[in-house]
Amino acid sequence: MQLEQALTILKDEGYKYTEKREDILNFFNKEDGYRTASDLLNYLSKKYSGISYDTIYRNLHLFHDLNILETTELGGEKHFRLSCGHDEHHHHFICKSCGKTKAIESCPMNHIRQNFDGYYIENHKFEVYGLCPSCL
Amino acid sequence: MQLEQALTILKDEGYKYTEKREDILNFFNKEDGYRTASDLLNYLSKKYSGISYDTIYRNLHLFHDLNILETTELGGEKHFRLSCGHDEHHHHFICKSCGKTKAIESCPMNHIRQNFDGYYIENHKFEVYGLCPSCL
DNA sequence: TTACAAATCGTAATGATTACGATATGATGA
DNA sequence: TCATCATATCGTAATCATTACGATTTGTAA
Repeated sequence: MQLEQALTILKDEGYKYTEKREDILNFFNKEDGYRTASDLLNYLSKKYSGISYDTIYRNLHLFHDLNILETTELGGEKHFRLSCGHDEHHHHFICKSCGKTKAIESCPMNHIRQNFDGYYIENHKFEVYGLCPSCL
Repeated sequence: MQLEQALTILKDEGYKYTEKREDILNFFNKEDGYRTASDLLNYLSKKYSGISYDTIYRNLHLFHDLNILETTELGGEKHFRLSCGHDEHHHHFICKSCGKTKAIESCPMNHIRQNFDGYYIENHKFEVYGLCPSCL
């Protein structure tokens, strides 16, 4: 996802443009992988010494609600990354060292032979973990 | 997994037999689904009024290390269930309401067309979430 | 420029988990 | 059976991520 695109979404939805929000988006754009709230806090603290948890978490949740950020849970901590912007549903390989991802195009739900008659299927999670070439 | 089998593992590995440990195993046997540490704490508190967090978490981790319990992370909280005892690698449907599971025999790793040359693949997670027939 | 809703700050509360010294208790051998 | 000792448990505090909220600041639109 492009940064302009994200800022346009914010504007269109009636949210204010703030420098912090731009910095948050720049952070995720630069980092290009899954990052935690405290990663973001550390980054923003350099520029804004007294930044509040409220600002961090409120904006992370907002960006997630607006589909600007994707989220997953790794090791008990929520992680965020810029939405891939793929139109098609997909999954990710995630590097345990640097958090960077690689898209997996095929979805396991297409290969399930199990019978789920009588069940309501809401969603699913498929993630592959390991080390990317640069971290190896 | 049978309870006797679990108690045998404990004994063989040189751990002590205690009533609390038996109660913990009975709890997971009875519940038959993913449960949290606080579910277990609530259960054990009925019988042991002053039970310690230390006891809960130490035993959950021990049982997990001994492959007596399987674990997954749901909604930011670790959940535990008795190991299925399936010899074959498999995955689970998990009911969001009652925590009960249904095995999924096929593994998505067998259907991936992606090229992971240069990557080290360590593990993966595939879980399907929804509601089971009794909870619908 | 003003007014107001939205955004942020500062800080405390919450909830899950971990930590640890003190005490109690299974298991083993005499 | 009893003594011993390592293991298990207790009681409680600390830690870490996250949420909450009243007070203050700041974009934005009129």
